[in-house]
Amino acid sequence: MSEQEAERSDARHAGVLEAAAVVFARYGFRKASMDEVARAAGVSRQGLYLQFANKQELFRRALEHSLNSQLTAALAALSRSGDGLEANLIAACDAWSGRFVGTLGADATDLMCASTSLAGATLTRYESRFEAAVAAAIADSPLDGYCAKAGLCPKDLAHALHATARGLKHSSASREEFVKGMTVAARMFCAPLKQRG
Amino acid sequence: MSEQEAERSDARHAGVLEAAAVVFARYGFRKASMDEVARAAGVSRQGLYLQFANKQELFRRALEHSLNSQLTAALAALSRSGDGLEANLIAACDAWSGRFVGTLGADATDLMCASTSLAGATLTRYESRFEAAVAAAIADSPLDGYCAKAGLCPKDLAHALHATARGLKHSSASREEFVKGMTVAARMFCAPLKQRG
DNA sequence: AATTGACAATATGGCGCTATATTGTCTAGT
DNA sequence: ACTAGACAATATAGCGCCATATTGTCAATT
Repeated sequence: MSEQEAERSDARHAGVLEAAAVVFARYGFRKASMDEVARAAGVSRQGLYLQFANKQELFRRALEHSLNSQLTAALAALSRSGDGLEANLIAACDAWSGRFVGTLGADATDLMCASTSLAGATLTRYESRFEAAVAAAIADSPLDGYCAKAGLCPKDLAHALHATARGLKHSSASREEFVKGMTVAARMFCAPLKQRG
Repeated sequence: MSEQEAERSDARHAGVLEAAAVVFARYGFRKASMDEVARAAGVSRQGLYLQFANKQELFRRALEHSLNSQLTAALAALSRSGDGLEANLIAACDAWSGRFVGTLGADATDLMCASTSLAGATLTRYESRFEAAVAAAIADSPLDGYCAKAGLCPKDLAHALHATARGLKHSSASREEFVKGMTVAARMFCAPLKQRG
């Protein structure tokens, strides 16, 4: 199936995939039952098997749908003109990493394990895409000039910012806390833009 | 036992505690046997019980010794004059978070669980001390002026930098990669210092 | 297209049991 | 002050077994 077909198919199953994502996020892969997902999605359990071959397939699709949604939102945030780079970076990191902050249960390790084992390549591919988009946004901004002067490339900045988002995701208890931390990092990263003005 | 007595006692048992730390880091708390620790430390298994009441006590002491050592090294790096704030921040984060990057085995979750369960208070106390020290170093530097102008306080910067170190610790495969990432973050955080000159 | 009820195949968790490994504590020795 | 050897108490890993839960598939139905 082509990527476009997959996107159309995802659009059809969007509601189910989003419901599945929250159930998987809360219970992990193993402890989340198809019955739970079906109830959360408002369909019958057999309805799931009409749309997805099996549980692993459903998980893969739900994960990819969520990643796609997060990446799309991050891209939109980055291409927003008028708010400035700093605000865009904060919004992008929030869209990418902040969605499930605080909602992860005790089975977070099971989730990570299942994700890397069932869709590890997809996961790293989306992460690369996110960092590349952030790098492109930085390269398109006046900050690019400072990068070169400091002996860095936009990709380095994107990687560091992504690491900050990762760290905050693990240490923050709430999404507000996460955004607050990202704001500090983004503001410092964008500091060179405000000093010459 | 007073804190000074504890430090003197730690100095006496330093070799054993350091050996224990690497064994625990590699095998986790449960899978690391007293026999393994004894062999690594070059003492008999019974020698351990002469110095420490039980396995939990040994683990707590090894953890606290490691934390104390990392914090001490970080403080030394921060108070180093002549290299500049940026280099000091990198060295401090490396001393604090970088020591065990790449050496963690598959039982890292067991380690974290045991650490928080057996010495959670100590752990967070040392983390707070690290962030406070970083914040103090920033407050003592010209960067403090920019903080105020940007509506931030040094503690915010320290927290964000710590988050970056956390994230890099999890995503970096080697210590070099970790230091490289920290270098980018520290350079951007210290950018305001270099623009006005 | 989706739901329902039913179904076999399979996965999972609990329980008792055994074998082994490890802990924690002796005593004796250097 | 530490080691060596031995020891009971305890923890852990494995196994088979059973009860249960869940998966994946079916025919019948709306």
